[in-house]
Amino acid sequence: MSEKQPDTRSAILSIARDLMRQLGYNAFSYADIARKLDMKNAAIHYHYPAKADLLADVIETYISEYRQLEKQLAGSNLDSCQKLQQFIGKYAQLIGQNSICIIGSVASDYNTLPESVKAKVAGLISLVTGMVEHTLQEGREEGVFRFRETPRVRALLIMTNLAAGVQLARITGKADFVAIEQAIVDQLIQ
Amino acid sequence: MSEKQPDTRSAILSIARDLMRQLGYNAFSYADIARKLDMKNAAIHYHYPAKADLLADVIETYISEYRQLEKQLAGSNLDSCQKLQQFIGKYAQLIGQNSICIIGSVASDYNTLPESVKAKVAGLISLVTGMVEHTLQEGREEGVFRFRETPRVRALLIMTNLAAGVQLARITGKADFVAIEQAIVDQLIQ
DNA sequence: GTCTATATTCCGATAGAC
DNA sequence: GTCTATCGGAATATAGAC
Repeated sequence: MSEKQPDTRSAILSIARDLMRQLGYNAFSYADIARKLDMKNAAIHYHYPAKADLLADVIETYISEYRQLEKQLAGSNLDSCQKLQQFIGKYAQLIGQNSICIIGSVASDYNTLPESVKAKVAGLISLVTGMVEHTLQEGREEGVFRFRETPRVRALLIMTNLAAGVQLARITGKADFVAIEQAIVDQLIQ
Repeated sequence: MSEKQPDTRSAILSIARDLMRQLGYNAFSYADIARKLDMKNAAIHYHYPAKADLLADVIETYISEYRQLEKQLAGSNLDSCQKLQQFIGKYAQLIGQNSICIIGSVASDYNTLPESVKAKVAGLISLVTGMVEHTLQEGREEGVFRFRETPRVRALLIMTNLAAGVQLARITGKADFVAIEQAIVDQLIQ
């Protein structure tokens, strides 16, 4: 909670989060992090002994943040459509950062992730899917959303639109992602 | 064209295609390929001097195959819905192979790909998107498909459902992908 | 408690043998 | 034309200095 600069461990974690979304688990190294913090790569190992430990903390942090977002949205007086748009907005932010979402990153690299973190990854995906599913169900009950699938399947459709949408956007451009965003909401409120 | 076994270069290419979809560009090595062919990793370099050359051939081969599929479907008497289902079926095959699709693989790793192949990747994505777009447009004109978006945007929605669908399926299970498949077609023929 | 010097393994790639 | 011996460097990780 220092005001001057975050402690080393949080600084490492923050950079690792960015690198996970920009490059993926296998493509970044401790040296990349060390360079940005002007320290030796071996020094990272004091804070995170193995790369698997660092990945575990990245995933756990995302889980915490999504739980927090869930609470925040539940305590707000936003309607379901606004809640969904908050969620979509988090994806839109990624476009300008040359990043994909954490879920798409770990899902693509899943076969190469340390066994010790695979369960956490599954937990993150389950959490986020549940959030979207719940918002869809709520919106349907409120009468603001209309859709024919189960809330869970519709949640999967939307999450895959967003996850692969940001992946493609790095190649084909931002306009494609904006069109996807728009279509997701339009389909629901038709 | 040998009947006994494919030549070394094609064998390398075939394994590289699988590894690209199972592990991604950064996570497989020449040693992985050499091991499966019982040769030294350095021998791969005779056939593909640099890893970028191997990736380029993988992408070009996919482009050729998709062009061929395009011709084959155009020359068939399948209706648009059957054509789309052929396309979706190619994704469904991946599920049992612990693989994601080539587009999702290269899109996720895009920032780390050799500059020399990025344009080819963009070409592949443009080709496949165009195929789906064309099938959707045709189906709408035939009256078998109904949708409100432009064919291009609808193609993006479907491609992102499929690409991220296979990514998630490795973690959450095949049932989720089957539900996505079903929903894609159901939405179009409603 | 924090970081540096160093070890070890593996990577992609080259030069040269056959 | 095809493959092997080998290199230079980068990766993760350990042991020990401060």
